[in-house]
Amino acid sequence: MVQRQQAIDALREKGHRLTPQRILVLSIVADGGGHMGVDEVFRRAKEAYPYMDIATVYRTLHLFKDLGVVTEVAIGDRLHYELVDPSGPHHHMVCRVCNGAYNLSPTYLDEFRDTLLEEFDFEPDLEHFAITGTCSECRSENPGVHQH
Amino acid sequence: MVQRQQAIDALREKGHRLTPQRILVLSIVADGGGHMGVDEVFRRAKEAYPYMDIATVYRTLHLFKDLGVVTEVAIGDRLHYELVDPSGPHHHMVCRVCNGAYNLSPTYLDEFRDTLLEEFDFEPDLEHFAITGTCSECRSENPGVHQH
DNA sequence: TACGTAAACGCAAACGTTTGCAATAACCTT
DNA sequence: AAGGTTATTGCAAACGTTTGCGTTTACGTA
Repeated sequence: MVQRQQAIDALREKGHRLTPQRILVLSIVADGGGHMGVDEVFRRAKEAYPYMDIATVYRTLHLFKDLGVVTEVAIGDRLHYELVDPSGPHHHMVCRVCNGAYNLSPTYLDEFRDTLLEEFDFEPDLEHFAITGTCSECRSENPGVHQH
Repeated sequence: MVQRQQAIDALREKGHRLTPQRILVLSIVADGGGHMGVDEVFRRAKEAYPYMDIATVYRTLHLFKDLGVVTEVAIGDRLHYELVDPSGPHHHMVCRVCNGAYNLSPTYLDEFRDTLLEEFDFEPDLEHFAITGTCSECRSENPGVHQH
């Protein structure tokens, strides 16, 4: 998995140490497929290495996020993590009815960013952020649901 | 203050009870001027009424938010509250360098919402949400700062 | 390969927030 | 105005997350 080697390189380059715990967390997030909650990462890590501490999981995920190795996405008021998408960064649309997550190309927000920059000289952090809302399926199943 | 009576009416209409604690929290948020953190609301409430409990503050603010009386805005990973703006809803731009908050008319996001609806049939909750970024002043003071 | 240093760890305590529960009190009915 | 019902409260415990600290360990240097 090429992703993993890139992550390890990113660690070494910035002078961080390559510990078994970090490798373990990285493998878990990489193998998880989609976004993973901290609790699930911790649970799997503890299966593989019983001394694993939840604080280490948090510290490791934050480090990976700072290094640009994983992406943090807020799903229903809890943070989830996933490997950065090799096909480029993307946003998430999270349905607040079914909690389903959909990817969204950043192009849809480019215009908004440009407007904010021109109009207010404000540079928004729009790298990875989740937009809450109601997805197509839940909208049709439950027509009465609107925000508020 | 007309705002306050509207809030009280909203309570009664939905069958909620008008307790001294709720009136107190409402006054504090109303008099606060801008966004207030939970801890500040609690501190002031306890000055006025020493039995006040932090859980009551949280429950009251959440209730007010559900009733549309106050607006919740995330400032640097903590939630702040303010009375709904009588001049209409607005978004916030929060600078992650100085934590300053600026109001933003929702018109700037209308186009984005329309695109999401047309393209994905996804209805985003954009009522009140904070956009993190770097404000004009901090950008000029600290030109090296960019996201990631 | 062995050593020294500083980063990272595990543990425990603290933080901000939420929840369960018994006691209280707001409000409807009479 | 008094009583009954039930939402709301205060308290305490639990939750998810962060932080402080002494110990361990990864890794550069000799």
